[in-house]
Amino acid sequence: MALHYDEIVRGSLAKQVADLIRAAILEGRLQVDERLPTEEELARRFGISRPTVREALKVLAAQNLIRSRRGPAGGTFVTRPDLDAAARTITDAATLLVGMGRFEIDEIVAARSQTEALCCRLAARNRTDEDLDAMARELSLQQDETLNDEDFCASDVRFHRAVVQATGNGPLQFIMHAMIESFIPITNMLIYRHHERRRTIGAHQKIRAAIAERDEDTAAALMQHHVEGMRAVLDQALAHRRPEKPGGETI
Amino acid sequence: MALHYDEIVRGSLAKQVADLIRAAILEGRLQVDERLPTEEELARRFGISRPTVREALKVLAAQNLIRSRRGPAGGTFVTRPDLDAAARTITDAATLLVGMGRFEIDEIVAARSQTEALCCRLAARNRTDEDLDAMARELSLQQDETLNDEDFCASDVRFHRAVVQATGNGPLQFIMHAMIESFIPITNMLIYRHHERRRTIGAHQKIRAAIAERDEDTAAALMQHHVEGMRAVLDQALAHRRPEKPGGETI
DNA sequence: TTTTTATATTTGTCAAACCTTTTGCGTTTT
DNA sequence: AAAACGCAAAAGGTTTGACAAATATAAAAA
Repeated sequence: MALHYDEIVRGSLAKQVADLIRAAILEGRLQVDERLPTEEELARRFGISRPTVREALKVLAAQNLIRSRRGPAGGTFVTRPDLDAAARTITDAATLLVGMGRFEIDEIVAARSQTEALCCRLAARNRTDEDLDAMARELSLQQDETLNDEDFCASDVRFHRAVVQATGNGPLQFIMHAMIESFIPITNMLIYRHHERRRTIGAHQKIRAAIAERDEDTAAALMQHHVEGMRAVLDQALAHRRPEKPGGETI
Repeated sequence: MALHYDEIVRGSLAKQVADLIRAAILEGRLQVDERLPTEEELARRFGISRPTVREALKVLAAQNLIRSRRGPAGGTFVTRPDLDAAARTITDAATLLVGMGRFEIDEIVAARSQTEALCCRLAARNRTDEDLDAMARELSLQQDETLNDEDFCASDVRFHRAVVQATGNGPLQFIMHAMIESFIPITNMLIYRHHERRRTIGAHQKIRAAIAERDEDTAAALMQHHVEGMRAVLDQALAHRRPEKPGGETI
């Protein structure tokens, strides 16, 4: 008997259908905002049942490729690729890896210090006044002594994002945002040391000043030093942290 | 009447359940390789039906958080965060954005030239002999005149990946792989100009030599020049390309 | 002891219905 | 005539119950 290896199914029906539709979207055979057939219609055309179609659509929706609305004018539509949504996707992926300890602290610090120094250079070249304002806003926020730790950390992240934003480079922003945000869980470990705030604010101020002066070298060096200064504090924080085993009720 | 805004449901049941389980995984309440209850059991506990549970699980499976197997020892398991899988996820997201023209060519070239130059510096510092061998393998492959365009392009990508690999920095590799791979569709546009091959190979050889000599500055400068050399060719290629409107049968 | 066969378990798929939300139209009211 | 109201149709969201397929484990046969 002749074996038809082509017919060997690759994964479940839902996965196959999802792959088909995804390919259609990626190759442009389905235009942005175009409406797909109804779920019932898709089920008919693919020769599968509606629940299976829905599983496939859920997969694509999870990848931000489609969105669904109810109602007569509803249906399933191809989603325009959204920068924020994509950034969130890769941030989640990176956060997961970081959270599960797939990276060493040293690696993370090195990657951040190098890439953020690079961003400082580009920011010094391409910054606008709006970018400087955005940094200044976070700085004034951080100087508020009554700010709780969580908000301070959030503002810290926004400051670093503002520097990246000032590069004016979309692809770089895309990648750096994931880099910065995925390391929040790590940096959260050190915001509880109060005296670090002053040092952080001081570093931020100097960095902003250098970017304002369009002084690439200084800005890059400051950022590198600032980020690498985290390393020692992080090591210390890690040493003190108990490897807690949460025993709360699970699913 | 007191309004309970908290009770406003956020999305479908399937989404809520997916979010719950995702949170449980991310917070470590579900350990890696731990087995979730059966779909039937989950349906019972959440008070929803099995197809709905399955939709939720499909979403998580699409995010590489869980995997499922049939059979007595089967079930749904928490997946260990996989570097490759995560890299593929963010590569797909980036490729989508690039393919849909959300970034300018100039931005892409600038981002690549800057970040890859940075990688060259780190590669010059941290490379191993194995890294050099990996680059050499691709170089000898590229020198084969009979190599078709597709394979040449693939080898080109692998060379750049090898440089990133040589940095020895996991987070950086993670991010740069997405950067490099998502621009394949773009670089594909220029591999059809045959005389570019020699220039590309020459640049690659010099970059590898500089990394071998641990000469940071030269390696970085070479890479920057190499990548920026793409810009002119890309502009030309873009001008020649017709904005095709594929009218093939769709779903 | 090895191979085969049963069997139980769990995911994968299906079918048919009902529920919920949204839209659009027609009617009523102002 | 315009605005408000209500109803019906359309589409995704959910449920129920069943069957199919895969697969590990145990039992049976060679």
